[in-house]
Amino acid sequence: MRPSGCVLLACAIRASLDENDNGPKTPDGWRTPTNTVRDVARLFALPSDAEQTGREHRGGRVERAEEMDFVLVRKDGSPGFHLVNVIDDITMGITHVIRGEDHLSNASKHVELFNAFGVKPPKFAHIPLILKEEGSGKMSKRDKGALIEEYESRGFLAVAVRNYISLLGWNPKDEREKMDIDEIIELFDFPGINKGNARFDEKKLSALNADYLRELNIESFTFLARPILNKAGVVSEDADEDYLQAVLTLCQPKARSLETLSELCGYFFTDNYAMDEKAGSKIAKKSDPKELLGEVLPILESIKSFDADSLKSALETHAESKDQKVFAYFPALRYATSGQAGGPDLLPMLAVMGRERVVARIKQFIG
RNA sequence: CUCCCGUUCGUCUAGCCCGGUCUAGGACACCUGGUUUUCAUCCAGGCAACAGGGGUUCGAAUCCCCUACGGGAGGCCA
Repeated sequence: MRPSGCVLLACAIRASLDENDNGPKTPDGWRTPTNTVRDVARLFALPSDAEQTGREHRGGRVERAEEMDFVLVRKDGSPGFHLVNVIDDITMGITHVIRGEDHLSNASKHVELFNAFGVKPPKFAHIPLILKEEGSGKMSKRDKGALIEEYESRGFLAVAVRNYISLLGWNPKDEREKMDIDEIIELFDFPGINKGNARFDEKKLSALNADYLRELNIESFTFLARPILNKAGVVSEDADEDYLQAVLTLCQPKARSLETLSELCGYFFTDNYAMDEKAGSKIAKKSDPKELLGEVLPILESIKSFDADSLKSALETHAESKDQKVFAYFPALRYATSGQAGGPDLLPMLAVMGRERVVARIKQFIG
């Protein structure tokens, strides 16, 4: 039996938690022993025992006895982290503590406290930390990637974020990477936890996110994309659902993120789209786009049904008559109507835009 | 300053506990080629790592030691 300040303090705190206790208390409600805080805070060092384990990992345990006294209650009477933490755990009946490796060397302190309170310490396990993407040190609140709100506002999918984060410091030991939360929960185990810290990498997160994004059914995709396009000023609040969905059906397979979606498909919604100069000059090198467009404009204006198949056969017929391949007209058509060199399949794209828009844009382009 | 933990491609990692099957595997990124009207899709290929040194051993990424580097905790933050 080794009397200690910790035990004394534990009694004092217990008393202070008891409403019927009328003993002397500090102004802020703490009952204090007559010793100075410093004396009370003194702790004894116990030899380590099995409970002082650091991590349940490959049978490796960290056994470490606390050797230095540490502060329980500050000079101003407020309780320190270690004390608060342990009391909280005891109050909530915590049995297992899984937390970051930054607490590895705190664990022995906490074990001592549990012992002092006469409570069986919980099992401790520690997981590696996530390091900042750039620079040194662990990731903390202010660092890039640390805020869930940031993922939300940038349109990252929750499944992707969860999936990515779960892979930092743990993996299922097979080649599997893409896992939903149920699969992760099923597969998670302590031996799968890595020893070393992991560095956050947004590129990998983005890749996962893009994967999930393309898997979404069009209704979900539209539901998620709408507010983002709204916010970007690309689409108005009352935008037509059918048109929006038709556009997104074409753009989803090309989408890399919701964040960049407005750049990808903005021209579907505004006539004020930017012209990619580089793409323009590249196209102009081969042939005169205005001339080509002049040829097909009447066809587009007069074609009976403005759908992809009809457009295809009409344009093909025309191309043959000019002894050209139909594809010769594609780059100019795309550039005039979207300002870009790439995008969804051209014909379906024109069909979705509709005759009015397409014809107007080509006229505008020809000047 | 003290104590603790870690170190495999640029990054996340498999392999390490139970040495040989590792000319070290996968993924992201990057590069090349193919497909495609285009493209941020898709397919194929490529680049690229066992921190350094010693030891044990027939044999070490794998076991032991040292060094270096990284990370964490403690000196009344949580």
